[in-house]
Amino acid sequence: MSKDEAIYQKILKAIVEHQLPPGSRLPEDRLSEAFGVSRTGIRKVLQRLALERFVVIAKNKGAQVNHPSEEEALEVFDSRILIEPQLMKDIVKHWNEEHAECFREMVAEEHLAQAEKDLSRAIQATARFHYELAKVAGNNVLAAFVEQLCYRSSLVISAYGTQNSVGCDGCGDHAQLLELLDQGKQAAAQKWMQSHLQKVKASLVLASQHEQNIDFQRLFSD
Amino acid sequence: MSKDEAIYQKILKAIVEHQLPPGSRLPEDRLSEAFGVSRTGIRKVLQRLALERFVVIAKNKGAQVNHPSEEEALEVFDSRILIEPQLMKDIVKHWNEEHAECFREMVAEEHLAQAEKDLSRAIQATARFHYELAKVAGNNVLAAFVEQLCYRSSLVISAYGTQNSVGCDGCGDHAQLLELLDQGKQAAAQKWMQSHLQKVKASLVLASQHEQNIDFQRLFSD
DNA sequence: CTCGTCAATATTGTGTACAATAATTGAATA
DNA sequence: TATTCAATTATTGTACACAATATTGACGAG
Repeated sequence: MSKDEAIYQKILKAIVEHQLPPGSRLPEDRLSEAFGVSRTGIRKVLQRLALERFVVIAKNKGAQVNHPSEEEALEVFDSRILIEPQLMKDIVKHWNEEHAECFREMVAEEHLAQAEKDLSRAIQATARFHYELAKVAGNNVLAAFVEQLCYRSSLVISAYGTQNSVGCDGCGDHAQLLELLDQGKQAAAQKWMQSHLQKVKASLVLASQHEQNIDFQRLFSD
Repeated sequence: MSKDEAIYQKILKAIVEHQLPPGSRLPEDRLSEAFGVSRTGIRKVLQRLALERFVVIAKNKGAQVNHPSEEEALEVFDSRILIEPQLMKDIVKHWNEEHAECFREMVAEEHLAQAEKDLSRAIQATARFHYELAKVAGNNVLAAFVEQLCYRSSLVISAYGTQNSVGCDGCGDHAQLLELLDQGKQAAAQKWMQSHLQKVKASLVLASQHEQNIDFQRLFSD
């Protein structure tokens, strides 16, 4: 793996695992000394993260972790609801013993991280289950998009999720899906996925005030 | 529009309009003098284009216009076939007089460009019809992805398309879809879109030899 | 005491220089 | 004559320096 790629992975990991909450500033020189490279290398990574919507870069003001709007939050999940269930047809077609075992391990890892209350690992494991599943369908273009959507979902949950958004319905449930896949029940799997994503979407709390422009007038008017 | 953005648009336009065929090299210093900025600015743009798969950057070998693999070519269209028909539901919901007029103008522009045999304009107009339509559905996240897929489709057609891939079935046909939308026939519109994209996909010729290793032996053997 | 202006500081934007790497060409040798 | 090796050239990778801009704090006038 190239050096840039390694830095990219580390920063992305910190964002999706909620180590860097939405709104966090990412000053170039601070990062450059942290990673031991010049600002040039950091800028490249930040620009990539910006294109993928994980950070926003304002001219002459630098990068900060994106705080997705309510609109964007819903759109990310709507996108997943539109795409991921559709993939089930091809997933069932390609499904085999090897997959079954591999994904059961992933679910176990989810459980473990949950049990140990290791939020970071739990978030990663949950997202990973979804995008690895997407890869099974065999369309790399779509899989890459779904992977991005899964990471963005983690960011959305960081901004709008409740404490149980991460695992609550997600955890035990993924095992249910594997059952359906083992039995080749395509329609049921499709339906399950749709309902699963809708539940997570519904768990978002969108009443939170936007930090970009808080109404201080109203906030301190008592 | 920022200067980078302008440069990005110009290069992307040149790629999707087949002015820069797949495989073309894009040396940084040549571009930097062409646009009157330093290599720094060009590099930023090239990296963006690389992330979006319009160019590929090989370490110490620079950027060149992507020559999509056959696999990727099919996946791009399969992705569109999966997504675009699904958007029809929301498109019909939001459809109004204003849209109808706007899109009819676009179709007219398509016809015009076709009639004048202006390949560049025709390609742009055809792609634009699709991604503007996607925007009507109201999900910006998906719309951005569809827009990217449309541009990538232009690149695929540049690599594998026949002469009539661009307009042939695409041209007159788009007007048919508008008819269906005006009448609010969601199911028919959905079906039409699916069939339309499948036809374009089917028009690709995937036997083409890859330019990366041309057989000069055979090429000059007469 | 308050408001506005101005300077100081911190941060990013951009260009350039040098190092590193890959492709090409030409020469030397078998 | 073919093949390998070395040198040249072209191109990108990285770091750094300086310019541009935004933010913050201080100072002075009203």
